[in-house]
Amino acid sequence: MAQKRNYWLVKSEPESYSIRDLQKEGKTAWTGVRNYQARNFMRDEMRVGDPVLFYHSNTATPAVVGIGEVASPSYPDPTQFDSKSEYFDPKATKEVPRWFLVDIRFKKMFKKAVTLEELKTNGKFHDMVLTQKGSRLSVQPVEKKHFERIVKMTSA
DNA sequence: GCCAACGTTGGC
DNA sequence: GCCAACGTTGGC
Repeated sequence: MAQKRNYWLVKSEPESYSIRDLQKEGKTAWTGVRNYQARNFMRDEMRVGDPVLFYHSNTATPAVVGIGEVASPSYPDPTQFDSKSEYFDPKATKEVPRWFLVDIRFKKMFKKAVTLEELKTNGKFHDMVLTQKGSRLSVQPVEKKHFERIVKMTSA
């Protein structure tokens, strides 16, 4: 019995990694997540093929800018073992890794981004994790209805 | 650049 | 186990 497909949203600061970077690369390891809740979603709940909204944070107009998909099962984030990486974690070992990630594959860039402001203004998204005050979870689950509504808004 | 909200650390 | 202090996120 196939498990129910989950939908996700990942945040990235476009100055460090934008949807264009992902488009160019095609696929990337989602390194550097150092929040346990976010890690748990990647490690335990993401499945290959799950659709992912790509969100630009900490920028002039924060917005959902495109779509990707989960492209690998979870595995240990290699940057935690790299003492030269800014994501190095001295408490992590290869035997007992602390941080896990998945690969994310590029699917499409929206012609028109869906801004955070639009999502906050539109009452249909009031129960989305993203629109909650103080919400800073960088990997978060998204309801199917929200995912589909956002996609619809870009082609309207 | 400011700062509120949040998560983590560490002393006790 | 509590909680103050600290560091980070991310909207504005």
